[in-house]
Amino acid sequence: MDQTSSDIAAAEPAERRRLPPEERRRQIVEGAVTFFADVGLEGKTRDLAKRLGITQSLLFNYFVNKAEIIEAVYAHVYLDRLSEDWPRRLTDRSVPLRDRLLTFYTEYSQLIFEYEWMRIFMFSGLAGAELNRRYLHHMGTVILHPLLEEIRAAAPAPVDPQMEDIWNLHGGIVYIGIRRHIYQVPTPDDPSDAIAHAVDRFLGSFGVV
Amino acid sequence: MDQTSSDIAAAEPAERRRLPPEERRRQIVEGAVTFFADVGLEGKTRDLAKRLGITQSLLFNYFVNKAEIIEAVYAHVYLDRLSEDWPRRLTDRSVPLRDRLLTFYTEYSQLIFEYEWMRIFMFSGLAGAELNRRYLHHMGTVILHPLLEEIRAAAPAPVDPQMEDIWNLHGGIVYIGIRRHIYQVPTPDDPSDAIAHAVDRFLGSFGVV
DNA sequence: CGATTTATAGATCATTCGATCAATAGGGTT
DNA sequence: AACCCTATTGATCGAATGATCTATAAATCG
Repeated sequence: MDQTSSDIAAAEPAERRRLPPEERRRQIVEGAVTFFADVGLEGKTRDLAKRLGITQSLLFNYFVNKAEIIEAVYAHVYLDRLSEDWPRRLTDRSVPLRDRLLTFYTEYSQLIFEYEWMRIFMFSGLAGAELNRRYLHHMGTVILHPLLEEIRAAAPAPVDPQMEDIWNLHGGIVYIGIRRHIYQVPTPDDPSDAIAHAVDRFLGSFGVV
Repeated sequence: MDQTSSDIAAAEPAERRRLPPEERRRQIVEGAVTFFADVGLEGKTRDLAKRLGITQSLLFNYFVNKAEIIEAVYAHVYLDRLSEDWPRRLTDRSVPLRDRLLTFYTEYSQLIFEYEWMRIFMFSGLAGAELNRRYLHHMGTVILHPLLEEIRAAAPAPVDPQMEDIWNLHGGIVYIGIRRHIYQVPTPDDPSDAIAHAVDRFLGSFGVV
């Protein structure tokens, strides 16, 4: 048996703080994002609650079950992360192709090099989530395919890049984030140089200056 | 959330067959490899047993606990998968560099494009296993760094490739396997062409024919 | 064939997990 | 201050999980 109420020095007095439901919900979702990014989607609701400093039962006052918490995590992580006007900016031929590519991957890398995004994307992918297929399909049709056409338009006659070549460029860059956040091995603090070199090699091999 | 389709091969009268311990253990390990590759390292021992057509208790007659089963899975998946003489073959300058690279990635891709290997590597990486860091460190020092020196030796003066460039080549190729086995999106049935193109672009950009 | 060995199954235990529900208390209103 | 609403807690339930232990039966040997 524990000793009861003998001391005030109990680490956490567990002060009960009453928050507006809106704010509490937001706090839970944000906490859940980093929690599930850390431990995986099979993380336990009790551990999540402890990390948030609330009781486990309170979670089910805001979400009917654990699956709904994870849905909220997905929504928070994925929603509005792909800028709507990337297709336009990538095909704006008043800007040099190299510049378009560099600005795209500079901005996009801020997304994929984010700890929470990368890990939750990988966890959900391994879980077989349809989400990932939809995301990659969107990526292919809305961003990478237009990019392919831009490169074809800029490349001299003989060479003819394919989608798989674009995926190769893309994968080489994404892999930096995988090494950093999944395997947790050292990577350059600032991947800008690596990205620029990859883009330049890619364009150069297709004869695009 | 839960993966369904745990077993389709049910309807077995569960005939009790007595196997030599050696053989039973091997059967369990091989079954555990595909099982954990499918559902992740948090897969339940009862589901594993059901897939194997044995009782759950029998598992603990061969392994003291679940962690030891996963250890055996790691050993089975990782052991002796990196050929010992790759460093030698990659630095054998009597063979054109392009040929060395192509044969290496052709053979290496048979490893990383294997369903079980790729998924268990990703699961264990997400779980923070030291294994993955050791593997990648080994990859870097024993294979990719020598490769960097070969390219430096073959490249004309001004260009000077860095390790991060080699990782970029490597990641672009590995990413095919990630798309196929983790995200489960369509990839070329035979990645040889994509690999050859990636290698040729890479070498070409460093002025190596 | 009968006896012995031991691989295997079945029952079960102690925790842990997601989820429920009644009791409690924070904080705004009057 | 007294009151009310409801956000929050604490206790608890039933199912699931890793692991243990004993009974059973398949193969081997004399």
